[in-house]
This record gives sequence, C-alpha cells and structure tokens, in this order.
Amino acid sequence: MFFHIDPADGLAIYDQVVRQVKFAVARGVLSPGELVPSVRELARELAINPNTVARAYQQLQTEKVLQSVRGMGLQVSADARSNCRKERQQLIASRIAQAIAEARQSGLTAEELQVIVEKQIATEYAK
Amino acid sequence: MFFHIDPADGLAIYDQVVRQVKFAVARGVLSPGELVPSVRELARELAINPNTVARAYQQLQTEKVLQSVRGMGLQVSADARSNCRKERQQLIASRIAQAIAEARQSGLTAEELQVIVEKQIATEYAK
Amino acid sequence: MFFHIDPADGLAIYDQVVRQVKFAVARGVLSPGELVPSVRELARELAINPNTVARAYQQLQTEKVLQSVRGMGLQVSADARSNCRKERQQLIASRIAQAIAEARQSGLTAEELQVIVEKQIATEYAK
Amino acid sequence: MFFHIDPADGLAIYDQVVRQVKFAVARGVLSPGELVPSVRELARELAINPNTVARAYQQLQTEKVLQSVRGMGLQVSADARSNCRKERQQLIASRIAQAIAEARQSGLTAEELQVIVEKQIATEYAK
DNA sequence: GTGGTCTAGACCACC
DNA sequence: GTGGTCTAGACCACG
Repeated sequence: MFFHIDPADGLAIYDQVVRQVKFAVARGVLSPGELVPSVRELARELAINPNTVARAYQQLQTEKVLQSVRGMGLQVSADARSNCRKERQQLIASRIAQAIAEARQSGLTAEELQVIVEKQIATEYAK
Repeated sequence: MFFHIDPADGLAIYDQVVRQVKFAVARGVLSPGELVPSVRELARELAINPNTVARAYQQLQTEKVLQSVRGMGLQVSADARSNCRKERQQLIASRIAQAIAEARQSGLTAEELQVIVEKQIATEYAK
Repeated sequence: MFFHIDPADGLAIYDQVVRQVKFAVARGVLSPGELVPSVRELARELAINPNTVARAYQQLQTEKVLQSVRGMGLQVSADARSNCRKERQQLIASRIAQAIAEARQSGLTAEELQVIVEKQIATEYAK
Repeated sequence: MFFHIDPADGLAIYDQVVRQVKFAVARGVLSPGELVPSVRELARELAINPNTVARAYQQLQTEKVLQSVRGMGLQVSADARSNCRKERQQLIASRIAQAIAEARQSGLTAEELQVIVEKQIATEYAK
C-alpha cells in the first residue's frame, strides 16, 4: 500500500491518512472514480483502529475528495485530482514555511539554513 | 521579548517555549548565569497560562538548561550554551527532515521541492 | 412508474418503497388483487439493489398489504386499500408533525411557520 | 437545558445536537462569545455518549458556529447568529418541503394537506 | 461485503 | 476542569 503512518510525526493519525490520500490522488496513484481501500481493510494494513480510518474518510468526504457509493465503498471524486494537486503544494509549502520560520527565529542565517536544507533533501532523495 | 508563540504551529505550546528558550541560549540572547523571566511574567507576555510556562521550565531544568537559584528564580546553566548550540542544529534539521520526507512521499521531485523551499526561505528572511 | 426514490430523503430506501407502495394502494394506482412489479423489475426501474426491494416487499407482506400468489408473484391484499388509506393519513401527519415540532423548537412562531408551509405547499403543487 | 433529543427522530443523534445548537444560537438562547455546555456536561444532561456530543461540536466548529478557547471550552463565534438565522429557515423549510413532497406523491390534494398541516400546527403550538 | 452511528473507556495537552 | 484523539466493539442499512 502507498500509505505510511508515523506515530511520532506529531500530526494526528487521522490527519496523516487524510494528507496521504490527498497526495495519492495528486500523484495519480488513486484516480477519480477508483474505490479507495475499505475502512476495515486500510485499518488492518496500517494497524490502526477502523474508527480512525473512518474519521479520515469522513473528513475527505466533507472536503469532496471522496464520495460514497452506497453499499460499495468510497470513490475518488471526479474533480479531486486538480484540487488535490493544488492543495498538495499548499500543504507542503506551509509545513516547510513553519520549519523555516522556526529556523530563522532560532538565529540561523539564511545561508546556514540553506546548507541544512540541501543536505536533508539530498539525504531524503537518496533513500 | 525574544519569543514568539504560534498557536497554529502544530507543536504543543509548552514545547514551543522549551525550544525557544534553547534557541535564545544558543543565540546568546540568554547568557549562562542570567535569570530567565519568571513564570508569571513570561506567561503574561506570551498570553498563555502560567502552568504551561511552568511545565516548559520544568522540562528545561530536567534537561539541565536551566537551574534554580534559591529565592531568585531560574538561571541559565553554565554549560547550556554549547549544548543548546548543538541541539539547535539537530532540532531544526529534524523538523525540516520531517517536512521533506512528507514532501517526497507526496510525489514531489527534488527539483520541485527545491523551488518551494527556496521561495519559502526568501519569503521568511525578507520579513 | 408511480414511485420516486429520493436518496437524499433521509428515510431508508426500503422504507421509501414501503411507504410508496402503501400510497399507491391508497390512491388506487394499485388495486386489490393486482400484481405488483417483480423484485427485479422494480429494482431496475428505481436503479436500486434487488435486495432492497425484496426487503420492502417482505415488510409489506408482514403488514398484510401484499400477499404471495404461488408462481405468480405478489398481489395487493383484498383489504389493503382501506387500511392503506387510514395509514396514509397517519404516516403523512406524523412526518409533518415531526417537522413542525422541530420548527417550533427552533424558535419560529406559528405565524412564521405558517408562511413557510404555505410557500412550500404552493411550490410543490405548482410543479 | 434547551435541547431535546428524540432517538426515534430518524436523524442521527449528533445531527440533532448540531441542529439544536444552531437553533439555540438563532433564537438568541446562546449568544456569540458565550461558552456552550462542555462535552461531558451536555452528554450527561442528554444521557448520550460524550463522543457523540464531541462529534456534533466538531462539526459545529468546521461550520464556524463554534470556536475553541484553549482549556476553557467552546464558544459561539462572533458571526454565528446571523448565519444560524439564515440556516434555520433553510433547515426547517427543506424538512417541511420533503414531507409535503411525500404528501403530494401519496395522492393527497393541496386542500387535504392544508387541513392536516393546520391541525398539526395548532396541536403543536397548543402544547 | 460496505459505510454510518453509537457506546465505553482510555490518554494527552492545556487552563 | 476543558477539548482532542485513539482504541475496541457493537448494531444498522444497503449491495
């Protein structure tokens, strides 16, 4: 499966699921019309409680990323892809902006920060 | 004051206080031997609950950044500066690493991410 | 067909089917002795699952509105019309009573409510 | 307390709570800035599970009717009153419209329906 | 099988 | 004390 939950992320688990579903739609791993894994199945795969998955899916429905097909499951909405693409940029950028704001506030110069960031990007994408 | 609390940061408020005290020590804004603001005073300035400040100070004592001076308050420990300098790098780097890991997981390429990061750094340091 | 299913009605689909069969009998659209559409046919027409229709028909048999004719299907019972007429009043009245009770509870005066109701009746019967 | 839960309403309990909070704000029973009953307190009063109240309150937060005051509770938003007033009309009208649509579909004439409605309004407001 | 709702009880951060 | 989150397990409606 394309999800990975990190209990130490700081973000709530249901929120991690929400973000990752959006990312999967943005990437095209999930396509409009496609059924997402069932609540029970995803819960089993991620080793979390079905209610937690249900909560994430519910939020994704109110945000119109998913829509329910009675008795069949939940389906990616037709216009979800473009919305998720836009939102992905914003979600990532704001999280990075927060980290950068703290870095600056900590007294690091832009140059020192630049070094750290480049090293981290290199490390991450080398995996 | 050298602190800035952001309720929307995602981090717990007491944790933000802990980090910012460490950063202030690393920057030299707070020097070894210097007394930090009292719980009540800092709570008033940051408009947060005194219990939250007390909790942050308690953790800082546990981590030997602060030590109590009977009847005077809390002062920055003698060896706090070098420790805080080291930790600053690590705190900042790990938060950035988390954001970058999510960015990669979301399907962004290193190049797309680089663009976002540079833009955010420029924005932040232009303030 | 004399039925109309509204997925957004709030009522369960099988319950909508039950009510509408009763109403059809009350109106005389379905007469005692007449055969109702088969489960499969009605399911196809309403674009719902045959199980849902079967469940509605089962309840209608339990309530003696329909009775099975071996090898033929389900027919409207002899005494169904008068019973359905009585029940129609009660079903409609109680649903309206519920809506009115909520309206009152919401703080609307009888006059304000009267205005809303008359407007809605006019709108509905103008269709 | 100004709430009343009816398990036989058909509506989900959490939805009944959501609607009634909105109605209370619309009526002025709850004023902007005022703290609503705590999750645990309201759960106790209504004899339902705290999670059910929490779910209702959460939805009210996403709809900007309530906002949280850290450690203090949940407060009615500044602009909630006018929004709730508008929504009350719409919530009531649509529920009534549904009942009326069914009444018409059942074969009742506008006149017969009018009689039923007036009787129900009289009954309800005589309580 | 599916999602939707509800209950029960737990731990956490914050005031 | 407050809300926020998570787990566990139940029942219902629908396919």
